[in-house]
Amino acid sequence: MRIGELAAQTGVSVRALRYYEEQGLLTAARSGGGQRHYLHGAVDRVHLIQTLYAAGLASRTILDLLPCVDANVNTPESRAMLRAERDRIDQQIAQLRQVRDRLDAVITLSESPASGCTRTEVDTLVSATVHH
Amino acid sequence: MRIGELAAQTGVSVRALRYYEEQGLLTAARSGGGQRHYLHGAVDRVHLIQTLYAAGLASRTILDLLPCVDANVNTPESRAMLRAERDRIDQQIAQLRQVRDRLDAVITLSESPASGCTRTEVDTLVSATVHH
DNA sequence: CTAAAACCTGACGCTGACGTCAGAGACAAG
DNA sequence: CTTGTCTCTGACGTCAGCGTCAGGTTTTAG
Repeated sequence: MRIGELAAQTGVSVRALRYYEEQGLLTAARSGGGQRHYLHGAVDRVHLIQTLYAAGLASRTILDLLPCVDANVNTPESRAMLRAERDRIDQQIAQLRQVRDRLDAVITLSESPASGCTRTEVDTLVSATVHH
Repeated sequence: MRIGELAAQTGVSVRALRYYEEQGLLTAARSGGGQRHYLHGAVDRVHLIQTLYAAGLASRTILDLLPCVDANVNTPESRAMLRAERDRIDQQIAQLRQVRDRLDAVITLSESPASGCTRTEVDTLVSATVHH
């Protein structure tokens, strides 16, 4: 499978795939002329990388995590890193929930059938900002 | 309250505060000499902005949302935007949970007292990648 | 009144994850 | 063998959210 087809099957750009390789996240065999050839499993690999990127992880972090996920690396350091990353994500989730709940409150107010959206009610909401 | 004190009280840099103003997220009165002066409520305002930034919202999105949150804007369009943004955040939370659960699984495996971390078990995990 | 501290407006720098263009080689089809 | 499509390696462009430096003004402390 060459790079164009992998791009088509995963939905990411050719440029992105080359970038992943440059970052050490994805490897490819080369044909005589220097063209990249991927195994079928590369599709899942790319999806995994995309999922991690979507969760806000940086290339470097993904590079550190991948060996633990698929190469069976299991040292005290790797375990610590995994836990640290998980905790970071937990915090991020908490942050997002906070914002979502604020938005929900505003939505509920703005949809209240009485349209009873008084200044006071809104001010209360606004000053209810939770400080980290 | 001048910009330095606001920065100190909120923990964000002076540069960031000027940037928020440039983006239309924060307004300030000006003294004769052109210096910014903030009301006490600006502290909460900045915290709100920071919370929204931390949730991954872009300046433009925040600029669109703020009037709905504090200026009592309530049109069909504004409600739709609020719901859209909330749904986007819900999806982001789901994404993050997915990644966290994957990490948790790897952590659990690597910590299993039997250290029974065989190739087969790991491969199973890897191929369990969930596609968007 | 003066010196120090804080503030002002540009404007360029930085980082990450690619987009995009240039110029040249690789490869399947006819 | 040629044409068209795909791919290759640089290398520069982009965008957001600031950091940082320059050169000048305002405010405050003494």
